Amino acid sequence: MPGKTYTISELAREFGITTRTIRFYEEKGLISPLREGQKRLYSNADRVRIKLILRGKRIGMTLAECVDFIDMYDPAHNNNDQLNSLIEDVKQRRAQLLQRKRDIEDMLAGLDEVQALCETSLATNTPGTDRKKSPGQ
Amino acid sequence: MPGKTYTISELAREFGITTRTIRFYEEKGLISPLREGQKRLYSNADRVRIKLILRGKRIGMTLAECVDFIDMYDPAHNNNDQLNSLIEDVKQRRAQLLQRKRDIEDMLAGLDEVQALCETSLATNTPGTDRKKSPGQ
DNA sequence: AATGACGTTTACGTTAACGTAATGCATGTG
DNA sequence: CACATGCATTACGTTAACGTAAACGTCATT
Repeated sequence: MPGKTYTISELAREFGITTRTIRFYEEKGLISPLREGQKRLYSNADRVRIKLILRGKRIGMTLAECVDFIDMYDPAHNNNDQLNSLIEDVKQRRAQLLQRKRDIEDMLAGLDEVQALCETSLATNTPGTDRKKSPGQ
Repeated sequence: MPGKTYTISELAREFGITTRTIRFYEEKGLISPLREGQKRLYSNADRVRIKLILRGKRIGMTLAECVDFIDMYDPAHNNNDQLNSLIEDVKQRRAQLLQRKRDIEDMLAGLDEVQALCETSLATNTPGTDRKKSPGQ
C-alpha cells in the first residue's frame, strides 16, 4: 500500500487554510511534499506536520518554534550528548507549556467570574420586561 | 492613600520588556497612564493591565484580542442586550481557551514520550563509557 | 476552440508588534 | 559648570506570516 496522498487544496480545505499558506510552509522548509511532475503530492506525514504546526500556532508558537518542537520527534539524535541536550530542551519546553497552561486556567477562572457577574446582573435587571433604561427602583 | 505609582522603567524592568513596548501599548490605547508634567505615572491598575496583556500574548492572543479580553472585566455593560452579547463572547472565548488547553496537554504528552525515548536510549547506549560511535553489539 | 477548475511560479504588498536612531528637556552630581 | 541619567517625542526600519495579483500550464467539459 502506497499510503494515501493529498492534493494541496484538499489539505487547505481540511485545515481551513489557504494553499498559499501551505506553499509558504514549504518555502520555509516546514514540509517537503513529493512531486508528481509539477504538482505537489502530500503524504500523511506531511498532513500530520501541518496539523502540528497549526496546533503550535494556536498556543502562540512561532513557525520556527513549531519546527523545533516537531523536530524533537524524529530520531536524528544519535549520541549521548545530543540526547542529553534534547532532554534539556524538553525540560524547558515543558516548563513553558506549564506556564501557558496556568495562564489559560487563570483566564478561564476570570471568565467564570465575568459570566457569574453577568448572570446575577441579568437576574436583578428587571427580570421579564426590559424596556428603555429600567427606571430607578 | 494615593496608591503606589510606577515609572515607565520600573514597569519595564519588572516585566522584562522595554519602555518602547510600554509606550507602544499606550499608543495603541491599551493603557492610559496619568502624567506628572511630561512624565508618565503608572497606577497599579495600569500595571495589572500590562500583566494581563503579557499573559494573553503568551498564549498567542493578539494585542487586539487582549484588549477585548480585558474589557470584559470592566463594567461598561448596562442593559440586558449588552449583557447577553457579553455572555456570548464569554462562551466563545471559553471554547477557544479549552481548545488551546487541550493543545497544550497534547503537546505535554508528546514531550513525555520524547523524554521517555531519550532516557531508555541513554540507558542502553553503552552506559558508563561513551566513546566514538559505540560499536554495534 | 473556448471555458473553467485546478495547479504552478514570481514578485510585490500588508499588518502587527515592536526596534532603533536622533534629538531634546529636566534633574542630580562630582 | 560639565556631564551623566532618565524620560520624552518623532520618525524611519525590521521581521514574521502570510495576502494578492499576474501570467502561465494542463486537463476535462461544453
